[in-house]
Amino acid sequence: MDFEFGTGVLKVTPAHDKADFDIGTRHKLPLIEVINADGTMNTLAGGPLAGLDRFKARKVAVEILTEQGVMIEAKPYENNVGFSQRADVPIEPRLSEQWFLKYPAVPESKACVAEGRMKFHPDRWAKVYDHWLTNIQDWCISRQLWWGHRIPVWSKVVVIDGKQTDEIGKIWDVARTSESEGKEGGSICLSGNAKESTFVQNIERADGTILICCATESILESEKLEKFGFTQDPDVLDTWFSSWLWPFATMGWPEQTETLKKFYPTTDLVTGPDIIFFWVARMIMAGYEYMGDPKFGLPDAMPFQNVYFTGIIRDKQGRKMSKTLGNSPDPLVLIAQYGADALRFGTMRSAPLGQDVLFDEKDVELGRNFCNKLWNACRFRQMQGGETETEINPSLLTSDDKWILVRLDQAIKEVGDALTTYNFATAVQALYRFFWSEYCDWYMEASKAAFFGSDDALKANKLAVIDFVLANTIRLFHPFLPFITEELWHGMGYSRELPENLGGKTIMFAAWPKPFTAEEKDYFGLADTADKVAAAKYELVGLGRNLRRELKLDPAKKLKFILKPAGNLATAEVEVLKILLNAEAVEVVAHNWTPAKGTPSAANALGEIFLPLDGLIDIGAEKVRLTKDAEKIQSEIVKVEQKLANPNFTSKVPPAVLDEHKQRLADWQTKLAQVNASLAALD
RNA sequence: GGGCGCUUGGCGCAGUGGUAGCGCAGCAGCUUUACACGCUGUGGGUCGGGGGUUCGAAUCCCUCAGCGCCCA
Repeated sequence: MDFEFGTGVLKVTPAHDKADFDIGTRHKLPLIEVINADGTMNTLAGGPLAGLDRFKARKVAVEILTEQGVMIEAKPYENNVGFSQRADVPIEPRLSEQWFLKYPAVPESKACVAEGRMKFHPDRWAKVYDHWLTNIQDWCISRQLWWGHRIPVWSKVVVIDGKQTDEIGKIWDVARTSESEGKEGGSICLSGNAKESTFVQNIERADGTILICCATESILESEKLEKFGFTQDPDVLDTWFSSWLWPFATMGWPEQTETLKKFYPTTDLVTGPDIIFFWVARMIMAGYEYMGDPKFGLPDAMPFQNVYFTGIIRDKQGRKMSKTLGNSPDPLVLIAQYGADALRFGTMRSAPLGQDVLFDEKDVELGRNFCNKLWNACRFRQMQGGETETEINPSLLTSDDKWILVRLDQAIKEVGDALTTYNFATAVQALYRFFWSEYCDWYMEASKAAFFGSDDALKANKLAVIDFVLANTIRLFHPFLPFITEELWHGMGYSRELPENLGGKTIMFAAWPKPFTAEEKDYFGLADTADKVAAAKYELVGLGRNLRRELKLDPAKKLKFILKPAGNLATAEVEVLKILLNAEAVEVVAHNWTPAKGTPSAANALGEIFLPLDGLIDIGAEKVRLTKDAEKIQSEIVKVEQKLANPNFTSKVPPAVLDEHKQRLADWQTKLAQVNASLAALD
């Protein structure tokens, strides 16, 4: 109650407002209903208002107040009025009789999440869950709909004079006797069939009459009840009233079936946080209530161990998908257009943990493009022919092979970590990066050097590596791209040698990829720095491509590059550089070779690369480029130097961070020296 | 009224104390024999405002603002 609001006077209408009803209950106020079911006012509303429609009545009430001279002011303000979705009219709360269910097993249900036996992902929802269970109110299970499961309760109002000997008297007496023994009600068999029964409760009403309520699942029993003048409740059950039984009713409950034994409790429930109360909490309570029966022999009757809450898919404006709004895309149309894998992959990729997803068809398109990429990369492998999945010969592994094996190992780890923490989008993103930006962009392009060359042993070994990487990659992708990976699994021949139950029949049974063991790393020669040579090579390729571009040379023209390696470099490495640079040739020169004046160049740890152009180039533009590079590097150097010059920094920082900064400074200084050398060569 | 979440380049997001990243879109160019559903390169952000802690803050704390959701 805000005394500043309006006149500061509070009206209380317990029959027409939920908050007022609570006040009325606390203070034992009478419940006076003034609105009829059709929205007109009744006589209790007062003489002039009786019979008027509610909207008209409000206006008349203002007139009456004005006539009486007590009207001070009328001004508009914003108020939350509930609207009926079906009829689109304001809702007026009225009194009605409904069935409520007292929730079972609330303490157990709270405890299993609070104590961490059941985990929510993301776990902040555990707080929401706990808060709701703490303030839980009885569940209204009546729904005023004409379809659905009718509430199986028959009732009759009776006046008991103490001498009832008829059937109704017997029914009443069963309930009375049980209730006098402290039970909630009693059971009676009306049909004569011993397997059938009816549960009975007596409810005393304010006017002294008694409402006898009978609940039964039996048709025979209900027929008897109706014969005795009992009528079935007109309402149907809330739909969630059957849903909360889902974790066990789907598996043969109440019988202890083999399926139930094996799969209850399940590992994971996947659902949306918007139904955490409607469904999740109720399933947990039902689990404890119904599966807690000793006959099931469960140490903990909770229905699942983990609950993963997906983001809710919304439209681009952030609105929930709704039938009424019609803003939901038709998945079947999307699938026809882009493919089922594309829809799944694209959506998962853009669905971070705990965040809603703004649906954008662009994501699905990206999924389709990815499927296309995967398919074509496999096609490239097929076009190279050769035997499928032969043994890898570690002594023939090139720097590129080791690089991709290290990347694969990394991807397997990242995907595994992401999945165990329920970060599905992270898993997809890691796979996307690995396959597209690492495998396709670098490794596959580099492998062309071997395939277009004439070293058969190298070619065969390259195929073995590719098969190894692809067979792992396809399995990693399978949860996100089930259809295309199944097709490729068989089409690429990776299922051929496997037993039926280990991938021979379906990729679903294939072993999930594991990171390399120390022995495997050793076998392949994958020391911590095994990927350094290839990485430097790719960096040098980038520098070489830049030279070409900065000098505005025709991208289609094959150019001759000159390479002065920093150390020894195998011919195969040079061949890879040639392919990646789209070069006509890469000529390797000795350490003491010096370029003609004005030859553009770039360098890194692997060596120095030159683009001899016989005076065709724009030296001015090249100088501008290199000067810009140098300035950028210089500014980085200044940043690091300033940090290192700060005694507060050097004395307080952990040694690892200090070393990292020193290394960074050295790296930048090396780069600067290389750029300055290139610059000097132009003069 | 209570609770939860969000605010990072045009858009969607990642990044929880140590060099601001990704995808899309944009721009420039390319029919390079897996893929134009593609390839190469490139511009673009004082991380919502303010204050504090720290050698150091997108990240931790306080505060303000805006947006969204749930409960009442």
